[in-house]
Amino acid sequence: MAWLLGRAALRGHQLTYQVLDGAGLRKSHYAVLAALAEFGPAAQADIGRRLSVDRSDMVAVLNDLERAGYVSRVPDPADRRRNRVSLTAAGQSALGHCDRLVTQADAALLEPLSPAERAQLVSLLERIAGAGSPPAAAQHPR
Amino acid sequence: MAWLLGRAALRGHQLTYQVLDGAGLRKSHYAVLAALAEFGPAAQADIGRRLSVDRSDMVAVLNDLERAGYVSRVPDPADRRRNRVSLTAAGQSALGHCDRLVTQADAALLEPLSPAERAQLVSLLERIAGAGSPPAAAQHPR
DNA sequence: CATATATCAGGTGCACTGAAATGA
DNA sequence: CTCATTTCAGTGAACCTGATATAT
Repeated sequence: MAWLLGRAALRGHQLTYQVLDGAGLRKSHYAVLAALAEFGPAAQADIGRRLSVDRSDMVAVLNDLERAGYVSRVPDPADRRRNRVSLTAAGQSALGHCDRLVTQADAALLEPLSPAERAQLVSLLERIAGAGSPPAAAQHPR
Repeated sequence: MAWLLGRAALRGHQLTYQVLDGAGLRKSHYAVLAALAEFGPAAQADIGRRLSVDRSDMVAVLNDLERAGYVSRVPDPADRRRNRVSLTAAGQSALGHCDRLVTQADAALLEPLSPAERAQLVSLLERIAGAGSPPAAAQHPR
């Protein structure tokens, strides 16, 4: 069972990786952009908790996104330990582009399933995936 | 979608990894043992194709299993490029043990789902996972 | 004092690629 | 010569741990 689940996830990863590769991004980059768009600016520890992305990896992901001009990191004056991470205009634009790409990958992955079956699969996966759920923007791209 | 699938797979991986770690094995080791039990001795390229395990990784996995005494590698007299890989008695015993462990992990993963929902999930995953399906032994442990 | 944040350094399992040696 | 099998060397992304400096 876990083997089958892993195989399906690998296929989804490959499809997603391929489309995002053209934009120079990877899954974590996209997830962070989507989380910022949905929940607004946040400290990077909060984003990491929301997405179940490790604090250490968040640093590297935000370094990439900041270098690309997609996010800005500003020290929070109210709590100077925190970085307030915000989506830039370029980041919003990149997110819109990636949403379309990821939608294509998802469509290819779910192609064998009817719409009702896709919804059922999502529902079942959410129940076994535990607390860490994806941002809604990753499921309802604009 | 691919994100959610990856999260669920990660949870399954962690649960399976934990129980197999006590036996000194990992998922690929278990998959190879299960494939040998179900389909009988085979060349390692064939096992790799069956499980969608890379040819290079098969070498390392079989090195481990051979060192543990769970499989034997014998040059195939009919085609001396091939290694005929067979399950030893110790390998069968280890597989039986791991089957019980993996069954526990799967039960923990699928705990939120009813039996009918579990069957539905397997069916949906099989349809999107593509050609590479797991050996039946990994789903119907003895 | 204890706790939380951000960062850095590093390790490990996993999927994959390229090249070499051997044999069909 | 072409193709298949096995093996080795190495890369890259993902997940995770521990330690440190700084601030609450």
